[in-house]
Amino acid sequence: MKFASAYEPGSFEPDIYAAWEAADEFLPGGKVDGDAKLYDGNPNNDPKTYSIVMPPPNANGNLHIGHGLTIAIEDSLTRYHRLRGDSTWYIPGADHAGFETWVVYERALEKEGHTRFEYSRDELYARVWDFVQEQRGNMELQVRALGASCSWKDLTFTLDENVVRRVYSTFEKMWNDGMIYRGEKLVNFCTKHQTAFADIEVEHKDEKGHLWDIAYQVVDNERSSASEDALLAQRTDSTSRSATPSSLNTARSERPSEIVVSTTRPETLFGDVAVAVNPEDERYKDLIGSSVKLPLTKREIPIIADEHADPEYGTGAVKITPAHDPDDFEVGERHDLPRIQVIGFDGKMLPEAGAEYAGLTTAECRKKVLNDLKDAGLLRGEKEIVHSVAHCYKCDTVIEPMLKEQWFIDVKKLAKVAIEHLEAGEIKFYPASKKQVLINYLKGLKDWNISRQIPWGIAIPMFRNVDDPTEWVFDTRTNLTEIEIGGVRYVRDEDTFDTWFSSSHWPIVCTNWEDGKVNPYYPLNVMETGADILFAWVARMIMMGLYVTGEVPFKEVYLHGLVLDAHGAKMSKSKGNVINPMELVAKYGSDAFRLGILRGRSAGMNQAFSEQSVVAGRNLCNKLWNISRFIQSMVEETELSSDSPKRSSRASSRGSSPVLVVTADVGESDLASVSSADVGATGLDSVSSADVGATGLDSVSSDNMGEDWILWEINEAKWQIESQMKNYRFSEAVETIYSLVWDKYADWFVESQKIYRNIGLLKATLEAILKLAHPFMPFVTEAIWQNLSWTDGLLINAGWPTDFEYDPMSAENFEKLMVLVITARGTLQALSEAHKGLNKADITMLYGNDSLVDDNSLLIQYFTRVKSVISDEGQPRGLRLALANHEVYLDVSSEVVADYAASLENKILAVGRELDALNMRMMNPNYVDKAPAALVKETQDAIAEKSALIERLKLERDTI
RNA sequence: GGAUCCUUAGCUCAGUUGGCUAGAGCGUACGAUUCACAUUCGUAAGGUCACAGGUUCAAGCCCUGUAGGAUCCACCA
Repeated sequence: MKFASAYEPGSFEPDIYAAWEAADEFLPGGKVDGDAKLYDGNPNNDPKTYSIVMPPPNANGNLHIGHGLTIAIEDSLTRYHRLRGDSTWYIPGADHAGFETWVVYERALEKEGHTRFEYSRDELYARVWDFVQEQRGNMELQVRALGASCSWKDLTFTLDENVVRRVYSTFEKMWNDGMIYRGEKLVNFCTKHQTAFADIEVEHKDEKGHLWDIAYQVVDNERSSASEDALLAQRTDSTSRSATPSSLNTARSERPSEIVVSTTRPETLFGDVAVAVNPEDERYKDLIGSSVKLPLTKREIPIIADEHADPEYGTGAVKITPAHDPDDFEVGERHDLPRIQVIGFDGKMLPEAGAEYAGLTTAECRKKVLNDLKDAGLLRGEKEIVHSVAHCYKCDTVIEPMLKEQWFIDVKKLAKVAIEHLEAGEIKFYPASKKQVLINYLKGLKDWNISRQIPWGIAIPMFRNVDDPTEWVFDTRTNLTEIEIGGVRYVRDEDTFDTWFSSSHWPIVCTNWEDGKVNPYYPLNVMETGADILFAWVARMIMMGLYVTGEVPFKEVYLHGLVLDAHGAKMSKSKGNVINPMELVAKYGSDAFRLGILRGRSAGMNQAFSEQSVVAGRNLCNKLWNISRFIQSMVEETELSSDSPKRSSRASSRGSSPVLVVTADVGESDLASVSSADVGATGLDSVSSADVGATGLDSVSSDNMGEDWILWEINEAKWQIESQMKNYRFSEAVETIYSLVWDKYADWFVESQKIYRNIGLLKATLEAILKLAHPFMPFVTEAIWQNLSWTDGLLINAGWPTDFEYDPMSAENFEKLMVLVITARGTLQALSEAHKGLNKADITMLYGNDSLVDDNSLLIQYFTRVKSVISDEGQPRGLRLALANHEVYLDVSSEVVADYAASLENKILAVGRELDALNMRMMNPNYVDKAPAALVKETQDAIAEKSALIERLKLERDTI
């Protein structure tokens, strides 16, 4: 493989991914024979397992930026654990996305001039299935493009047979446990999509509306009680009416003749069955128990007392419409009132609203009702208000609360068990605060409506007795519309399951959990998903996992926040600020996208994202690419030019500086044994920085302390990344890589290797860095690995680096040298700014009796770009570099130094301020008493150091 | 209305049980550069850590309050 000179991710990413896949690297345990899911559970063969599932993207959709983040996070975790040697299983998925897909399909159907009502449910199901199959593959290609190292042969589709089987088995268990019931309840109904929604799927929006006051005429007492009795008599199914006030017959002549109710929905008045007032409300106390005539109708309805009526709101009297308002529904239940449906599922008024109104839309009806009320002189007021209105999250249609028979799960027990396990701390949350949020949610959880009137989904396995509509049987033969059991005919329920009901089984079905079988991959190590579906999904997976398996489905939960646009606004199609991850991948490469999206992101937070951060990521990839190319070229040069294996000298690219080439032959497969301290032990051929002195070779090689330093830095970075990954601090881990590769490896170590070269160490350190970076930037690191002449195999499974051994004293000395260099650079820059025309290439650096400088004069000269670094021969002159704390001078004229004096004075003042602050601290007896001794000592040392620095600076100033 | 979170450099964000002389990327300014990389190198400027109190030897971090913002939940007849 020829190392291309330019970093062009598009040219290698697809090939790299194909190579991983072809080598079966994504299977748990790497290259294993047979079915990974049938893991034998033999403890002797067990590596540590690590399992994670992908929240299934819509099978026929495209990935959005949130998927990009999810995959960047999950795949980084996956690759990290794979490198660590865990048997790692990242399980991909595809979602049938019941409602989402249905909306798309129905739109396509409409375009062809058809409607859903022309087909049976089974026909529709088959058609959508084909539709999805046609579209499918797109999503999977995009997941691949992002580098997800997931086990494709284990891809789970939410309509797969094993999913349906598992869902049916849970449903049956719940049915047998009495947790499933069929109930007529108010459901959130979208009249456009003709389906009900769970509460959580409804979007509430604040909107301007009106509050109308409508007068209901009180009928006289005799008639009132008579009609009340008549009304009650109609309801043969009622057995209890304890809540009816006992003051039913206490009539008073001075009672008001009307009661004015406040409503935002006058059109529902035909469904009114009562008027409620607060029992404490003095204004209406006497009216409780009497009746009013329902305007525009001939009906009479009672006035009841209920806490629901808020005396402060409107007129304090509220009409009760149980069939069209969730609160009223509950009031109706408390008082055992009938439910009269007046709006149809098509959003139009039913005959129950009266002949004049039937067939009108709710909006038309509202208009007419208001007009008619005005004509009748019953409209008493109109006020503009802002109230929140439920909308369909897909088509924005106003949600109608509708009476409908639906399947419900009684969630009390499920929620209780989940809360117990959560409170016992069995699941760790990132961010931690979400645990309590979830517990609070579960505490108030209402029964779960699992019926959806959409053909695209898992059929509810329930059949109704044709002759006895109250009898239902569970049966999995949902491919049949009608079945016969014991001579009795049953017809299938036409509804399908809420997608969350099946997806709550996700960890169970993805890992192929089976009762009684050892499954080292369940519970999952982590569930990573968006914080926005904590309730809808995470909560339900926990409840279902516990119900089905008795265990929590995952040990940790990492929730990511929303990816906002560059200005912190939510991305939306209407705002036109949507960022397409695939466009960024095409433009900058997959690695750049991953680095960019991980950067500046922490658990649970909604954070901005912009192309800029992807550019920064691309630049890092480019940097690593070029470092590697450079090292490869050095390796090639050395191997070509060194017939003598011991060492060879050659002219450097800069001309005059000698380059010492130290070669250490390193077996690439055995990094553990490679360190500067111990390669020397393998023989004279391999010379390392720490032991060359001992071998008696040319003493110049002992200057190579940059090597000890980089080994130390790599160890540090490795340790940091381990801790950051454990704590899900991806952003920081990326920063660590960034700083290691760029600020440390490239800017100091590789630069220093231009002067003193150690090929074995270059190889070993580059390998370690590629491994550390691989989880975050998999493509470029693998491509480099493939390009390097001395590596073999695939990086993806090359293992995590082990610690290097190094000489700490030597590493520390390199840091001193760095300080010296940085100080010299800063001073040189300041000098040339203060004194125009000064060129640092003309300046000589002089040093006194100082072995650090003496030993490293070539390096210092190279890093600072001064003319030369030579001994002052006992005659120091020029400007002393006080900050460097070494006997080092820049040989410049006194005029130049004078020009520089002002900035020197500023420095003295700044250090003086720091010193004052430290002294203040030490003068405080409480501090000396109470602060930890080590800290006090640190302060004392700092004072000593600053004082000395000030002295040096003053000396520097005074010599001017 | 309830809950949770946020407010740190021009922008986007770190800052892990209080020890800070507050960091990074991008941006800005100045300078460098024939060869691994201008997707480069070097240097620098830039902060009353939202505000007001409190606890502590010590507060960006803990406590109380205020203001602004975000998200979620409930609800508005």
